Amino acid sequence: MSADENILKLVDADEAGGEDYRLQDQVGFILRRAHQRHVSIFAAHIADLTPPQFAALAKLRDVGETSQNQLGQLIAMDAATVKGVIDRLKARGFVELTRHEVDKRRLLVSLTPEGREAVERLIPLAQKITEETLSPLSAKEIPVFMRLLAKLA
Amino acid sequence: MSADENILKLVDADEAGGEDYRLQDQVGFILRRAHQRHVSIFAAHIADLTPPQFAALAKLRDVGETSQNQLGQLIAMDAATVKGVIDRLKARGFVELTRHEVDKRRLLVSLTPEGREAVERLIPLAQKITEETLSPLSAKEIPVFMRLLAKLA
DNA sequence: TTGATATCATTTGCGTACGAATGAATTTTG
DNA sequence: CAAAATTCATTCGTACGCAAATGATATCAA
Repeated sequence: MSADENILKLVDADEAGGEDYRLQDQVGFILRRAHQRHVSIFAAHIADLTPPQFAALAKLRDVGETSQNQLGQLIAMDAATVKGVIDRLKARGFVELTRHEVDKRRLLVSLTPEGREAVERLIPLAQKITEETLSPLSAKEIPVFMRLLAKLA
Repeated sequence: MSADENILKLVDADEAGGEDYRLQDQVGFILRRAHQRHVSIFAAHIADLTPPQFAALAKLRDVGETSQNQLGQLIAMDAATVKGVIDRLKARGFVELTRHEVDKRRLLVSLTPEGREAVERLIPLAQKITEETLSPLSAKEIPVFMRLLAKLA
């Protein structure tokens, strides 16, 4: 390397103690990559549904009919995002929407028989997805990681 | 609860051993929420730049001029995503683009003086963001978590 | 009861994120 | 060398994710 290149490299990043920030070591960056990896594993097992769509179906299976808003809180999605997800599930015939009789603001969401059949069928695959996502960790590490991750979320 | 409601609840989710899948306990779901929380903390500290945009600037500071493609690999973004991010940084005057002299397919990205100034100024805030994101964990838990998260990503 | 507030849903706009298709330029290989 | 394969960048289409604005309905309070 020439002296000039050396100078350039110094100017690049090593100015006055700035070199102690490494992007690859920041939680946010790694969290984003871990999430990307999970989504990719998910898609490999369940091609015709996204993780948020599956989350909506799985939660509806747990709680039964709820308002769109309420469902959003249960699966950590804001109102605008939930609407899109539910619209697409409705278009596929997995959920149906009805107005709340008393409170006419509320839009009730519930599983159709097809929707219920789909979740039940997909749950075993979802378990595989969880397993594969955690597979870089040993059996002992998994509960430790899950506990700390839950604290963070 | 009436007997009828009881029956409905059974039909809802507890049919034939299906009750052992809890969405809120799945890595993917918690990973998504942890990521959401981080993005929100980021936005509270750095309002005028997104995490991906900052990642691009921080990486350019590390490696100097690179091709758009190469940069994408370094910050874990596919070509289509990187293009959008770089376009917006260019519109803000933080990066500039030039064609590679020899290999005319490549588009070289580099920081402008304004871009460099911005990263240097933001790095201390980024460190605060990392700190705040990890704040639910104790000092002892942090390295454990980071090690396991890195294995997962 | 009515006027202020709050809640539910929708819409718009912006920014990731990625698969798939396309075209230009380069490299490989027969 | 020339054809085939690869690489880089761009574009299109779809799907989150969220802030902000809007409208309808419901609740609260004076």
